[in-house]
Amino acid sequence: MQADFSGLVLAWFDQHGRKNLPWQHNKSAYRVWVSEIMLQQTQVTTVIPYFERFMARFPTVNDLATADIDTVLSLWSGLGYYARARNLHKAAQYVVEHYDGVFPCSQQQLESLPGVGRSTAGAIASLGCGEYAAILDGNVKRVLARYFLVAGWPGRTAVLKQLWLLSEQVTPSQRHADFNQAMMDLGALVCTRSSPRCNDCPLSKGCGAFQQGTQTDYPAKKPKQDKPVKTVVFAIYQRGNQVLLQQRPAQGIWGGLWSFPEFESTAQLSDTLSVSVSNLHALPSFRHTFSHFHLDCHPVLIDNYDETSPAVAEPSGSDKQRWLSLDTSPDVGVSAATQKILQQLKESL
DNA sequence: CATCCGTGGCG
DNA sequence: TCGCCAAGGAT
Repeated sequence: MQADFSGLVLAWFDQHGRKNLPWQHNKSAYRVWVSEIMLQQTQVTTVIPYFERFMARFPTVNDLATADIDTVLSLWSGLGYYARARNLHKAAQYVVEHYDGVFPCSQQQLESLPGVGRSTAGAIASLGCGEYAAILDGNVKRVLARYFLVAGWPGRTAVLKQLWLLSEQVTPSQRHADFNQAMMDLGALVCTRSSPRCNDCPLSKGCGAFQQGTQTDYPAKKPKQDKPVKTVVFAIYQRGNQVLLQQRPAQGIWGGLWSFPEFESTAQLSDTLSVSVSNLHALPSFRHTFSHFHLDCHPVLIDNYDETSPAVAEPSGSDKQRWLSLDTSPDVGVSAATQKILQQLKESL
């Protein structure tokens, strides 16, 4: 039964699996690790250019460990979930310190690294090190839930536990790395969330959901929660071709990135500047949506700001500030929203 | 166990 | 235009 499952998957992989992704060349535990972190909740096509730039800048774990965190975040800018980059940097320093720069390969050592959970550890161990390990990412969850008719939302512990058990049972002792890659490829290319291509699937014959015609019911959807809407005014202090940025706290949204000083409203901003609201130069507003809330952003340009005029902002004490030139790309981390505004400014000035 | 943490693409 | 969510992990 299990041998049949993995045999069909491996045969499909030999013909249709992905074998030329960037992290599949010059394979090493380090490269696979970086790719796996980038691929968390992020699609392959999005990751590829980031991976190439990252590896060109940090060819070895030692290069990453000795780099400045601002540099690391600058190469992560736009990719999202910035804790991944901060954890990557910390883990690199840990590997250099405790493993003499040799990336570890045991599941347990991998899982103890910040940002590496059970599935990512399994992927690195298997794909990067040749160590036997099972994985359970979103693709594998979808394939298994459909094939074995696993009901319930995988966010629930009992469902997750059941899926892990199935993954372990289905993973063959031989060619486990190819099998794991195959399961992810199958989930990404064939057993897709909506309109799966069951005619091209090697598992369709034994697939419970296919037999029932209920493919899209598995895995069960996360119970929906409506996203609150927040509002922010970005104060864009401009001086020549420079704008003022300040570093955000390490914790919370956009942690460690550099962003514009924030105000709750244009009224609060005009109070701070001691000018009337009508003198503020509003730029186009836009909505930025996060995983758990909407943020309506209202950028306001303060042209030719003079440092001798009233207080720049209020920030909470330790926040660092710096003037950023619009002519060069930032050498610090900036969010997609900040990047969008910077791009607008560059075009209008 | 629920919430927090980004972004871009797609139907 | 808008909801949904993709190679998850930390708290």
